[in-house]
Amino acid sequence: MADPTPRIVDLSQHVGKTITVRGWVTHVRSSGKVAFAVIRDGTGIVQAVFVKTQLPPEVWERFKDLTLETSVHVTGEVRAEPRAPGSHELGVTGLTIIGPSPIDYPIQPKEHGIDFLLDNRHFWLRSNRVRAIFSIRNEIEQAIHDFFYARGFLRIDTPILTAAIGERSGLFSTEYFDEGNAYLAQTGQLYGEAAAAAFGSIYTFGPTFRAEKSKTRRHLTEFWMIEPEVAWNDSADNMRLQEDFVSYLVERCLERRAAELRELERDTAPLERVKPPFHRVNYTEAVEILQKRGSSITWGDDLGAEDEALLVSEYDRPVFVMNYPKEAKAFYMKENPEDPRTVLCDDCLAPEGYGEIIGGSQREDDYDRLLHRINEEGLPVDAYGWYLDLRKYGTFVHSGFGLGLERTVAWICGLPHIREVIAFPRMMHRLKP
RNA sequence: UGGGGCGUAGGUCAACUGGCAGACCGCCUGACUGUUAAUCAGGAAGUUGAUGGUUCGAGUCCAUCCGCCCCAGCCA
Repeated sequence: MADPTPRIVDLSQHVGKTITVRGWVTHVRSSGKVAFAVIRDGTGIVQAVFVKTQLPPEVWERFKDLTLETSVHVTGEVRAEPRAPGSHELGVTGLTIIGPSPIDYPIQPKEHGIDFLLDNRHFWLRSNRVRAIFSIRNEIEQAIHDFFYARGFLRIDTPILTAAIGERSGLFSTEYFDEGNAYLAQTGQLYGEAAAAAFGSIYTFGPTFRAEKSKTRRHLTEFWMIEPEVAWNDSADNMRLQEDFVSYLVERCLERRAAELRELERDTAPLERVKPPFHRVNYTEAVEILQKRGSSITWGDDLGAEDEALLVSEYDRPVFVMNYPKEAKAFYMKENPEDPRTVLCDDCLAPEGYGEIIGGSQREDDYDRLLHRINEEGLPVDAYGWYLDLRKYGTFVHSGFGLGLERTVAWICGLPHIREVIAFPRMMHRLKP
């Protein structure tokens, strides 16, 4: 016997053989002298069949100790069985209880409220639905690495502990020896720019932190962001990279995670339309469109959630909103030579109301203009000395963007809230488990 | 941080203008040789989020506090 303990997903290769499955009990049903236990091992489920007349009495007796989530080794003959969940079953000949599970295991195959499920997230992870979500998240993460690797990008890991630098909004801080406060990174971008000057094309993939008191379906205080930065790319090149990138991630899930998308009851028709080119609309045009459709937005305002949904509903695939007013965006974005009130940037809005999944821009590469913008924003110039130096010693046109991993996964999975696509979500009111 | 909503058994929820604390699921006991969220019979299970008030009487009305959900803002 080459593999006496195969994974459940591989059982079709072991039909007729006696093997041992190692896993957890997800369901028990008894019918007098025949009893059924469904076993999960993380790769699939299999039904174990206990027949009283064909078992030693002590094995039969042990069946009634199988509570929900008991961990077991079950030995038996593999049979193809269309009636069984998982389409295979095990004619049990042996049972070893590895870890008993008290009867008060909290999660039932029934409906629960979100607060209860999040309190029990360490158990909730064991459900089918969660497994499907994380298979898709994993596919997307792998696709991200494959996409950039194939294009010769270097992955670099930027610091999580930083001096105050980056975005304006809320920072988590902690004491840092004699250096005063350290802050959890909100972005790796500025470091990515330094790396782009060294390596050409780079991307970062790491956790980022925002101490904003936002309580919406689209915000976490800790989330994962992918930030490419490319030397010699202007804003137009940047958007072409974004649409190729996003389209590739969607395509990979459609190709390789169809079963999981089905498990989540995701309508894949809108995903199949996600192909380059994405629609492009200038901020100024967007404001005019929105005003015609009844929005109260005026030039200079950022787009609200309602405005985004209204705008995206016009199109059948993601939309780039380009060149926002300077005041609405970060200091490092390059002024638009065609309209100096605006900067060369883009937000990529996902369809179906999922909103902004990418924010990107061409960076200001002129030393004096960048210094002027830092002062205008009232930022501490000395903290940005090294960043300014990138413009002083061999400045270069460059662009990049940040893709929010959880927003992207939630969109592709078709889930209403991003808290479901990260294993242990961190939100304003949740630090445990 | 604003606006709205909610808090009752382990879970999901009922309980009319204030009048005996309920159902289903789960759990326990028993029956059943092919169950699919098995079925059938029986049983245990409650400081109604907390404190105070009004009342003959409060899950229900009032005040304060605590917790959560949704929407908005900020953003990815």
